[in-house]
Amino acid sequence: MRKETKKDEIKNLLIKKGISPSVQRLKTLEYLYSYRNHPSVDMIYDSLKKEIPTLSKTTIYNVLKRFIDAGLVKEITIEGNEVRFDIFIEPHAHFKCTNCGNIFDIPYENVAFDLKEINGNKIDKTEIFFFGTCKNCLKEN
Amino acid sequence: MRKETKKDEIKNLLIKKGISPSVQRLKTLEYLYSYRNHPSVDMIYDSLKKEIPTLSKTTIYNVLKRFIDAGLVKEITIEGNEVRFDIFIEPHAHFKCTNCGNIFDIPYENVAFDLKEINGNKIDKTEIFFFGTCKNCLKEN
DNA sequence: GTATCTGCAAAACATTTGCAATTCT
DNA sequence: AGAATTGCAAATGTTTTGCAGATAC
Repeated sequence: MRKETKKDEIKNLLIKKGISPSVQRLKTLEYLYSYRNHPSVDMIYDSLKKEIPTLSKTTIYNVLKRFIDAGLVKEITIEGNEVRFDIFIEPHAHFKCTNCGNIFDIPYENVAFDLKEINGNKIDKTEIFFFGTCKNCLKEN
Repeated sequence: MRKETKKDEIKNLLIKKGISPSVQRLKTLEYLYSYRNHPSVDMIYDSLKKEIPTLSKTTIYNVLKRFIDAGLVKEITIEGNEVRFDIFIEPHAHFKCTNCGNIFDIPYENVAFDLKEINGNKIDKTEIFFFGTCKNCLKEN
């Protein structure tokens, strides 16, 4: 039995979730897993368009919506009108560098934050966004 | 010397910031101070339109942009495409009730959260959003 | 009377919807 | 064939831009 490749893993993940693994879906999920860059619809579209010239932006919207419904992907809104997408792993915070624009994951352990209730309000979900200058950009000055 | 009314206060605040107090600007700032409801552009527009029938949505956009530049107002993006506006007071977190849709302020003291640095990245600003069921909605069940 | 400010109309984007063509089984 | 999927074109919704007329100092 041969070793399971990353591509196989992703394909099996889709099948396990009951989503048939079309090329568009496979490539979108591969993109999310390999870049881990919290992309916008356009970022995914521009990248995959090179491999799939007939690709439509509508399809990216369709695929992402399907992934969100299946719990594979999470929609995040960090700033303004740009909706971004994130593969679903354990909950984490985000750091956006205002200099280079990159968005980094910050494990929750590092922010010591796990409230279930505040001021009498029941908390289901917490989103934490940090804005500032990232390690790399600090180095360059 | 007569007592300064809330309207005067708001007018003087604008003047102090070097913003001439047009009716549209005064009413917009009054709206933000009296409702404290983190409104969208449309919410402000619909409300002020009643008092100022000639009002244009463009003007609300202009006014808010001016306020943001002057540091009077902060733009927040909680979910999806809805950009919301908040008068600038001391930093605080937000709680959005997924049942009634209301957004509440949560003082930072209550979340014990004031990081200046994380994982080597310099933090300038932190945004915290809680989602869940608010006190009032919990009571009704 | 010159600067600023307002608001209309059009443009620019992002996202959604309806539907016909394509693909998969 | 029948069901699901893709992708085009048009619709919708939000924000921005250009500009002419109104207003303020």
